[in-house]
Amino acid sequence: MIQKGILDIAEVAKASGLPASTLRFYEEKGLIESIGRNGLRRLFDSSVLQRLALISLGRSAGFSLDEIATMFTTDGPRIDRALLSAKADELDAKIHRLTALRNGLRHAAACQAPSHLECPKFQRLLRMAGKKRLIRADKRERGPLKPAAANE
Amino acid sequence: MIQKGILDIAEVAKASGLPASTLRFYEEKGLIESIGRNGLRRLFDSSVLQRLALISLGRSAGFSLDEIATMFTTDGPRIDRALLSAKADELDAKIHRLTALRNGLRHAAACQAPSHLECPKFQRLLRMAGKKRLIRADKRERGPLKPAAANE
DNA sequence: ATACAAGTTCAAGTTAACTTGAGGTCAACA
DNA sequence: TGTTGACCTCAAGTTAACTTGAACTTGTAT
Repeated sequence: MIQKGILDIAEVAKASGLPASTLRFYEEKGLIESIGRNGLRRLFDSSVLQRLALISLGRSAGFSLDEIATMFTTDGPRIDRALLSAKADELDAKIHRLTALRNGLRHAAACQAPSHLECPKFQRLLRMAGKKRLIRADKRERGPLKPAAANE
Repeated sequence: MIQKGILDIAEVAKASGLPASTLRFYEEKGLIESIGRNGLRRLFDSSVLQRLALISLGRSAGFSLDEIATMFTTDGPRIDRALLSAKADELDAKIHRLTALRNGLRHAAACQAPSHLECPKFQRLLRMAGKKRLIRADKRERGPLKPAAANE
C-alpha cells in the first residue's frame, strides 16, 4: 500500500482476484474509477474492492455490465427505483426457477431413469416452477441481436 | 399437425417461441433431433417441446448448451450422477447469492442513499450471502478463454 | 404445369465480456 | 546512469449462442 487506503492496480488485482486487464476494461466502461496515477500506473481507492464485489454479484445474478453501470449512477431517483424493484421481481422469478431445477437435479442424481433429465419425477419437480411461461420465460438472459422481434 | 404427434419446424417454432434458426442450430449441436423430413422440411416429434423447455430452463440456470447436452446423454451412470449432484450444489450457492441480491434490491428501491447500490443497509444485506468468496465466486458464469489460470 | 411461400444449406456476421499481442514508458533498484 | 520488470495504450482476437444473407429446393395451391 503506497498510502493508507490507496492501492495500485496490481494490489487491486491481487485483492479482487481479477486480472489487471479486466480492471482496465471496467474503468473504460465506467464501472470503476482510478483516483490517480503513479507514473503510468493506475492508483485506486481501496473502496474499489467493494465496488468490484458488487459488480461480481450483479454479474452472477445475470445482469449485464451495462445494466450494472446504470445501477451505480445517481441520476433520477424516480425511474431508478422502479427499475430496481423490477429487477428484484425478475430475480424472484429466476430464484423460483432455479430452485425447481435444483430440486430436480437432486432427484435425478439418485434416480433410475436412463436419461436423467427425462425421468417423470424430475419433470414433475420442474413443472412446479414452470407455472408461467417456461420457455422463453426471460427476455434474452444476455440478449443476442434483434432489438425486440415481433415476438412477445 | 401433419400426423398425430408430429410437428414440422414452423409448428415447433410457434409452440416453443423459438425461431426456426435456433431449432436448426440446436439440432446441429445435438440438443434436439428431427425425426424425419417432408421434402426438405424437418419434422419433429412433439416431445421435442419438453426437451426445449428443459433446455430453456437449464440456460436460465446459467448452464451452457454444451453442459446441457452432456446432461441429456445416457452414457456412464456413475460419473454422471456425481456431476448432477455437483450442479445442484452450484445452483444452491447461486440461489443464495441471488436471494441476498434480491433482498438488497428490494430495500434499495425504497431507501435514501444517493447511489442505491452503496447504501449501508444494502451492503449488509448482501454480506449475508457473501460469507464465502464474494468475488470470483463462480468459475466463469459463461467463461471467457483461459482454461484455468493460476487463480484458485 | 407453374408459381411461390417457406423451407434448406453454408458461410459469414453480431454481441458481450474479456484477453492477447506489439510496441512504448517509467519508477525504482543496482 | 543504466537496466528492467511492471504497467500503459490501442488494435485485434476469442467464445458462446445465435442471426443474417445468398443461393437453392419443394410441397402445395392455382
